[in-house]
Amino acid sequence: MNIYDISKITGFSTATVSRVINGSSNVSEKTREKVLAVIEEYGYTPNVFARGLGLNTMKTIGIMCTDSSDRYIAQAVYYLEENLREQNYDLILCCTGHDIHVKQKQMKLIMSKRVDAVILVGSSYVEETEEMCSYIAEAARSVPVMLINGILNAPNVFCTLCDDRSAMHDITRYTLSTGRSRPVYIYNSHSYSSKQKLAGFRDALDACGIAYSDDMLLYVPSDPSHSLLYGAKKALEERRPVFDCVIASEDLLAAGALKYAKAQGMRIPEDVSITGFNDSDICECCDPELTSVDNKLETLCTQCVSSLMTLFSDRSAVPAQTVFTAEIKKRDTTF
Amino acid sequence: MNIYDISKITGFSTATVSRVINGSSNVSEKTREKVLAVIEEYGYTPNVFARGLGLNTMKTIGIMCTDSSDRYIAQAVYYLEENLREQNYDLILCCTGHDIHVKQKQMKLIMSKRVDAVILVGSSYVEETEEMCSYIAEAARSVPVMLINGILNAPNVFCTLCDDRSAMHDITRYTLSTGRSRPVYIYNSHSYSSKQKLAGFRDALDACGIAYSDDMLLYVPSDPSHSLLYGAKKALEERRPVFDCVIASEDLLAAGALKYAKAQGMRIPEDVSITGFNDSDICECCDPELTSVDNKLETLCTQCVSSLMTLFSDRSAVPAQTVFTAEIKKRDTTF
DNA sequence: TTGTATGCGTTATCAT
DNA sequence: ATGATAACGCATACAA
Repeated sequence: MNIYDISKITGFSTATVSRVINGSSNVSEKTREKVLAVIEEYGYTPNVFARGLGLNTMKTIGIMCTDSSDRYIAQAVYYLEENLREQNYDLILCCTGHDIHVKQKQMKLIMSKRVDAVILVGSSYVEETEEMCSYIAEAARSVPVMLINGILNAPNVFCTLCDDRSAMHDITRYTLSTGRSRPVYIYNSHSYSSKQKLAGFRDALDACGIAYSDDMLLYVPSDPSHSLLYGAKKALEERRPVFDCVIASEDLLAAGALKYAKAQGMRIPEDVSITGFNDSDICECCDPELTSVDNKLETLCTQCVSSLMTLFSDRSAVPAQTVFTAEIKKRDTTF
Repeated sequence: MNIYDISKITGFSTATVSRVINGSSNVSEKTREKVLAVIEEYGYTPNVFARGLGLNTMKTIGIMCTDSSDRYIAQAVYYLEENLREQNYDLILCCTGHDIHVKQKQMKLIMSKRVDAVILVGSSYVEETEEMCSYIAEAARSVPVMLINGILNAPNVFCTLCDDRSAMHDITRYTLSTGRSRPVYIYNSHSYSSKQKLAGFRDALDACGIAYSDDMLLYVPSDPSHSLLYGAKKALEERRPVFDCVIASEDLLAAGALKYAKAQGMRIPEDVSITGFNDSDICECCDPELTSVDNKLETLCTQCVSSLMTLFSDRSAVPAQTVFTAEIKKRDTTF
């Protein structure tokens, strides 16, 4: 069943049928009804390939992320899907992991699908050097590239993010303000966002007049054979740092620290306070419940799609960067 | 840049260029190299629409789920993406929620994209009546439909699942075998899988000679304004049932029950044992860590894609149902 | 081994 | 308001 069939059955030309399908105004009401009735009756659906071929678009957005099963990313994908579908866009999903070569390859692949735009979720697409990001800038020459949670300066690349640096500054400072002086900062990534957070941590130290020392930093290498939570716990067990508060760059790490602290017989938050980041549902599972940072992911995603739609309709009005402010969610691991 | 350009530049016909692109054997090595070199040099990529138009396929699979941010589903999507991409298939993601009308509408939409198959993630696509599932059977007339974690009897629908009923039977029976006699079964869904689990719970009761009573059941209505964990806790606070063990149909519910039990001053597992379901990373966050059921999601997804590939290449050899067995993961909320 | 010609199903342009 | 027809870019049957 194609447009020719409908044309034959209704007695109108394919042009008219096409006009009806696409809601063109230059069709008489009578004709429209007749054609619509036949389309309905025969359950005809336009062939998207043929349409795509002519229009060179298929109303599809490519979403790239490192790992869609990650809590934060899964949430982002969900919000993006919701917003895009509302605008009648489909999304094709592509998980790349952290390897730059895979990222490049997948970007090429996704571009070859003639997507109308690419959304990069997570700051791990902001690499060490500008050159490593050149494949993104390259893609941006064909279609808009939206970056969620990172900054990349290139034409046609638009960033929507939360100010992680000041968020981490705020929560660290808040913790230190409750009489703490020996922080441990625990983290597991070197992405753009992670660096921002670390910078925020150091900002807070400076602001509170506490001398920074490398000993304060605890890096948790990722290991596919066990969870991040376990990794954090293990790292603490091995290093056994002295601390009266733990600032984590991610909730699961904080949960691991909490587990360690409790095993050591420390009282929380009396002996040690602990903070997470992302305000995921992990926070509620912990005992005591975890203080964390809500980095407004839903807002980010909604804004990102909204910017994209603006971009499609009206090239002018979209800022290269849109930055939101996070919010501290106080629970029971801090005073 | 299209195939005609490459044809002109190389001096070969479009047919030959096409043959090179598609790896046809009937091309001389010399020609192949020459064409490949030009393709590389000019960065030519075949137009997928034109290709799709001719072949009527775009190597794309539609994935439907109720909510891709749900931990279990997000995990499934990740595994599916991984396996599909390995086979050079793209996936377009579509979240439907639980409303049957939305499901139908989205299915229509996804079918209109001419996907090569549809994968339904989660048993919420198995509705009360057969008639409500007719839109799925209808879709299956055009392309294979794979169902993960549910059973639907229809031509061209293939189910891959875990035996939730006996899994729930096993873990309940295990709990009861440690001297418990007053269980509370806590659940939050009426999906196919949920019903199976409930049946398994009752099987275990029968097997242990414990009389079933409706009081044992605690339903937690879903409420977007708060988490499932909180919902479970609240439901227990309101009903205040007497129990010495809690069997939950999902980890978050168990986490809520745990929170409630601890707040009541109950010792775990001495006074009350608690079990979850899904073996998510929530289990490790809890204190004490949650005993749960590993329902082999990765295996399910891998098998599902593998079946699909078999289906594409060789219609014969795929069973309508493929059932795996779950595994109890003992942790610290049970003896 | 290579080339020619045609179909795939739309949309858009230009007539009428 | 409607119709005829040319793109769109590829794969492939058939010819050479």
